Amino acid sequence: MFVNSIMNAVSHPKTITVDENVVSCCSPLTAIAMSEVEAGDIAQIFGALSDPVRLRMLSLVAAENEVCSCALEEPLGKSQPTISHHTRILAEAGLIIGEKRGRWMWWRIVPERLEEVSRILSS
Amino acid sequence: MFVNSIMNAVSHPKTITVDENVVSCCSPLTAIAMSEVEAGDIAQIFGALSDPVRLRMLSLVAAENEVCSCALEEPLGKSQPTISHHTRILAEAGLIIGEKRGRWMWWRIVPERLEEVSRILSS
DNA sequence: TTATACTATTGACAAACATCGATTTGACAA
DNA sequence: TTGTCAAATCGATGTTTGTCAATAGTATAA
Repeated sequence: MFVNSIMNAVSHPKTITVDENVVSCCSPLTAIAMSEVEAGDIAQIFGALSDPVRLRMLSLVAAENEVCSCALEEPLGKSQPTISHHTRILAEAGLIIGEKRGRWMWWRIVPERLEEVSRILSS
Repeated sequence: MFVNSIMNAVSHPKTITVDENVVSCCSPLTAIAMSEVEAGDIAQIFGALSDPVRLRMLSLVAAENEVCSCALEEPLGKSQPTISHHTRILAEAGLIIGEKRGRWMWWRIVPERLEEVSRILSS
């Protein structure tokens, strides 16, 4: 550690190179340097999780087995178009899945997807 | 399940109420309905993870023990102010921690924080 | 002290995003 | 068919965000 800091003070830190030829989503962060495409894919998922309304929405859906879109407007305090917008983003990230029954849209959590995302952060 | 869908077709789905008096960060998603403040806190962390450049940055730091700010510009292909901007956001989210030694700024992963975030998604 | 080198901050700008009112689509009910 | 209701889409708007050039700050070297 101290040796390290001495070395750092002497020679200029080396640049790290990155292999762009890496496939697949969701390998652990620390495994290898992340490719640009993989980073983009994962960023989209975290982007879906980066809004307070969507997090509470996810929490509400997770608390029940299924939740109707119409049951989300009041607790979240948002308009119907806004709810529709957020459910869409969560669904596109694969975090929830929807099923239309009659006039109502029912949403469920996709647990495997949550686990998959969770594993990205756990080395 | 089928009974459920019948019920859904008959009576209008009930609204879910939320307890706002919940403290602390990072309890699992499914535990209880998430408060607005908690959602805001967690959203900030996921927001830090929602950018491809920051994810690759995190990956680069995680791959080494310590990485100098100056060693990030080239592999990420971003300007020095942009690198500084992103390291700041990751640091404010508690995901990395920096130490200035001489003229150089050295960054390390905060593994406990990553685990903490990981646990939010794993029921 | 003066010069040099790495990092942080500022200011500006374009792109992305959250939000809502208005409208359209799709499904049941009369 | 016509009316009604829930969800999706559209259009507009204000805000947030990623980016960089220019500048300021700070630590070493001469």
